[in-house]
Amino acid sequence: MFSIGALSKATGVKVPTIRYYEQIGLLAPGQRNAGNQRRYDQAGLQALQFIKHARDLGFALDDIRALIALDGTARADCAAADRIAAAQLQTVRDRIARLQRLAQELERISGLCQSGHGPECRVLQALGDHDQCGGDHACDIKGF
Amino acid sequence: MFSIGALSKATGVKVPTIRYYEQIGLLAPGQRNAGNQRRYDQAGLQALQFIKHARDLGFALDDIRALIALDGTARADCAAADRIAAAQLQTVRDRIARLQRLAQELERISGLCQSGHGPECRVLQALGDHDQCGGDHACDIKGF
DNA sequence: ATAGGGTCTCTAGTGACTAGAGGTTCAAGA
DNA sequence: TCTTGAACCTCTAGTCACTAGAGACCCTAT
Repeated sequence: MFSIGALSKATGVKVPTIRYYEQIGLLAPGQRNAGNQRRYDQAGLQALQFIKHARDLGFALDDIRALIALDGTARADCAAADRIAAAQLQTVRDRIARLQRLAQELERISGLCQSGHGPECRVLQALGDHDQCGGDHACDIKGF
Repeated sequence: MFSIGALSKATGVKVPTIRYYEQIGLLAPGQRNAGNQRRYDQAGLQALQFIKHARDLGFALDDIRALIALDGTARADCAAADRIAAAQLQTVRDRIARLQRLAQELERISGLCQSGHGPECRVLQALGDHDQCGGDHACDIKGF
């Protein structure tokens, strides 16, 4: 049996985060000792490791909730799990593409400082004027 | 003179977002008409375009605040602007690298469904077990 | 004059935590 | 056995960058 601190060390998930996961119903509330402190067993450890790994892979907590629900069902739902993973892969690929366009544009802007010595800052000018750049970098901020 | 709605259309920044920028002091509060509605001139339009473009490039609002402050100063601070831009470029590059590792791992996991037909879902297994993957994908969620 | 759309302020909600207050419990050393 | 200090408890509020909604006011066209 682990305390919450031991579980935290074992998984790399911070103590308040573990409590938060329990609070939102992602991690099942387990046993308590006589003094009302949380005590975890091997199953609790594995559950948290699953969540941690999925979070590291960028899955949203709602996705993880869905994956956990699937885990208890028949193997037919492996396809469902795969769909969630595939959707996450697509999201990550889209983000990479968007960030690559951003990096290009930032490289261009950042280069202007060395080359320009006029009275005005070209970096600031470039930032202010969207027309100066290729114009096709992402304008949807949420996608980060 | 534009109304807030016209400014919104011209820049692609939503109306509540414009008010939010004003509220947090990012966009200077401009004039009002007799009925207390906001009215913007060319300078207001340019200021918002600057913010929008910088946001699209992934700059945090605090960075943008710093850039705006620089805009009013001597040209010597072009170097400061460039430092902010360069830092942002580095951030974007780091994110790309991290996301590429994630995509690799997700590709591996997603492939397991086709190949495995055992009684248990290998996708879920792979998600639960960090040891199964290369082990070096990012474990810092914040970097997204 | 009225209808509708746009605008105003204000509060609260989002996701995924993180920080702090103020109190309780546990484990190790004297 | 006592004490000390670390770890634990609950609860509230803060983070970032918005977004949504309520309820009221204003502006323009018919």
